[in-house]
Amino acid sequence: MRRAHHPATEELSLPEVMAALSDPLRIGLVRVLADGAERGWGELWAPVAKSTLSHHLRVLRDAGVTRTRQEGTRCFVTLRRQDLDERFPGLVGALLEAAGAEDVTGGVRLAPGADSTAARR
Amino acid sequence: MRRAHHPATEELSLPEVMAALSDPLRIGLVRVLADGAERGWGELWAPVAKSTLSHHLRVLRDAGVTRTRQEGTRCFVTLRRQDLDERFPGLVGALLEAAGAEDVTGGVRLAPGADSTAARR
DNA sequence: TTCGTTGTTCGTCGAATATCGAATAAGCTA
DNA sequence: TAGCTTATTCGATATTCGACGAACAACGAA
Repeated sequence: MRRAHHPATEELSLPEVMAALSDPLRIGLVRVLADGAERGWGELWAPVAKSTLSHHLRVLRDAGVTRTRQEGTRCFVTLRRQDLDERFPGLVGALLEAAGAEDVTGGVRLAPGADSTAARR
Repeated sequence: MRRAHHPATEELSLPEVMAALSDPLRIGLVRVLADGAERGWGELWAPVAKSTLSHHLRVLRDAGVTRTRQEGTRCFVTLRRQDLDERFPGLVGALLEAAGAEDVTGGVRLAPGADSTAARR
């Protein structure tokens, strides 16, 4: 597992961020992360193969929408809300509001059984 | 030239609108239209073949971002700002602000010589 | 060291996208 | 009617994207 790349705040590209946020599944992931809590990979459930979920998380990470932290063999994902708001004020907020109104989830939800103890400890 | 389809306000899809707004050239078109003025097709210049420009305008139109009005053999394009703001409050504003700050144009600009008299008449 | 767990990466597929030039259709104009 | 202008559509390519299963790498545990 190679160390993931995270673009700096100044490197965020508007078209790239928009593209990352144009997929229902990825919008669903952002919504799940919108409360600011750090979520374990295993907590994030989507109706796709895990390689596909990994792909979508990578697209979000590469665009600078999320940050991935590794802890042993697990990783934890957060929304880079502050960075995004700094570069693109209001964009994420408007997206979340619209996605809430339309109920765009992409089938993403928090895995029922998964624990997020590491994030709380 | 077939009559173009325009989705109703209630039919606008967030992922589709986001996708339409994830291309630099299309962001540039939206910026040029952002003042609310109706622009003639010939006024919209971009560094691509006219068939490609037509394609991008179609993507925006199909997503409900712009409206095309035909007058004889010409057509005029407007931004559906009100419809978009109603469905996705703040989204277009945030996009325009961010695009302005980043100076995303996609190479789009108003054609120097082109007239927009029909729109003013 | 040998497993088991956990994400990532790879190879592949079909669908969608971006691009161009040529052909076309629709409406003016001569 | 015959041409001209204007934008769309078509056909061809090249690229990207989303999806899957399989293989892999990294780490902790037995």
